[in-house]
Amino acid sequence: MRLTRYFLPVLKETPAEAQIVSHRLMLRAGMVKQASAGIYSWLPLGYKVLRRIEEIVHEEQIRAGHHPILMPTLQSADLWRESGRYDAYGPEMLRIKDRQDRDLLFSPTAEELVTDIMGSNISSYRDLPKTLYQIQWKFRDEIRPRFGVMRGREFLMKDGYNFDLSKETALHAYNRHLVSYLRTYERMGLQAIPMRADSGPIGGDYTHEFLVLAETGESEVFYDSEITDLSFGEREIDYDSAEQCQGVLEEFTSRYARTDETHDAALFNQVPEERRRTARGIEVGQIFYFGTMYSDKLGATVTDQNGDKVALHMGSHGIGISRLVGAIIEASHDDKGIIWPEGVTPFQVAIVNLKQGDEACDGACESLYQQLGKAGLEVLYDDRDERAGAKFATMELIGIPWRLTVGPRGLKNGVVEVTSRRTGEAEEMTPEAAVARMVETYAGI
RNA sequence: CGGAGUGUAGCUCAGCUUGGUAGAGCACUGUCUUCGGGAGGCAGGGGCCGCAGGUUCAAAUCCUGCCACUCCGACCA
Repeated sequence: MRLTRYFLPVLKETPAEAQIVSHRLMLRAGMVKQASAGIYSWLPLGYKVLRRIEEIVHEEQIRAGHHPILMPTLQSADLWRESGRYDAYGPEMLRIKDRQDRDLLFSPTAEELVTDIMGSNISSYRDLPKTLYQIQWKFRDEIRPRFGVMRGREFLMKDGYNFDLSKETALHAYNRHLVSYLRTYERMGLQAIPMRADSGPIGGDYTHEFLVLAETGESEVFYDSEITDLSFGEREIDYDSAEQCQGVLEEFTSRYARTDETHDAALFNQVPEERRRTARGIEVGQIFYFGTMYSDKLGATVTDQNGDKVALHMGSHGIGISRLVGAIIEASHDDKGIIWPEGVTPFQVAIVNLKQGDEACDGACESLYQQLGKAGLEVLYDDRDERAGAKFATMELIGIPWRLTVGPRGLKNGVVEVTSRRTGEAEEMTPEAAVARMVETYAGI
């Protein structure tokens, strides 16, 4: 993308309404524009990151054997009355009437609808297990939206639902989700720690929240520092293997890690003192097993091996997609701007032409732009007639991980500069070597 | 919902106390110089001063009501 043709409304000054760094940077980098309290328009750069995160989540869900679907944002109140949540949910649920005076609601989550879909379409234990998920906009009329996309009223969430014959297999689904989430977050360059959580209005006994440590996190967290040494890494896992999933769950949840909701001081004090940590965290996902709570109420059953009708065992699992954009920035920025992890960056490489209009510089940039594009990389080419400082500042603000700097001085020696956004280190090499370096850097991401 | 604030140019803000026909910096347009880390000069464009009432010869400024947004608290992916 040539910057002169792109829509990138960056701001030099910090908008007054933004309190936390991710919100400020998202506004300054022209990623979002607030439409009203807790509701945002996603501009090209922000939308690109959002889609990239979505893509990773889809890939990892499908890898784990889950099936993507798309349910409506507006749902009839009827199913919610059956489950009892139409009254239980409170004013956080946005209720709407259509022209026939029928009660509708803007879905804050979708247990009812997905249970209805599954329950009315399967009848035998042979149809199980199944896991459906969607990535869809949700609305929760928060009392106080804040922190930009981190606590919006409208937000994009991946919500998944597993349907199993027994508690035992449903717990395998629970574990499988935990494993798949670990992998998902790592691909985004995040360390998200599973912590024992409170089940809240969805209910159920088994639940973990995934938290990214960050100073601006809304939850206070307590953990054994050993947990931060764990990483899922490149390991191969068979998602169908109950043993393997269980093993990973045990590895990642055996050390103390809880939010303030479930914190147990006595238990925490059994952790050796030098490993006890208190910090703040951003919740970026949560998994639940809640048994037959919804299937009982909505009559979602199958016939088992013995010919008996049994209610489906269920769990639900969420990843806050739009929140992740903010969380990643909270976890990865400096005083100049955002530093995108390579896995989610909107553009993989920036080209800065130091002397726009100079034949040699323009030609070299053009050639780099073409070659990188052919290699499948997304490039943002700063072809503005601007001063070098302004170009560097823009690319640093919007966080492109790698910058190729092309100027007359370097070209005289046949080299361009390759600069890492993260370390600031620059290396001179030929344009050909720079292309090869970028291709190599992104291979496998 | 309780408490505290703020609405003036695209952005950051001054002006309001003590009413007199709207300001700065950045951004934008034209032009000249400059050009390897957010340059400078000259010339320009841009405002129902959140909305509606009221007081007054006169309201951004005073009064009343409303709306929007932000912050602190309870709530949440």
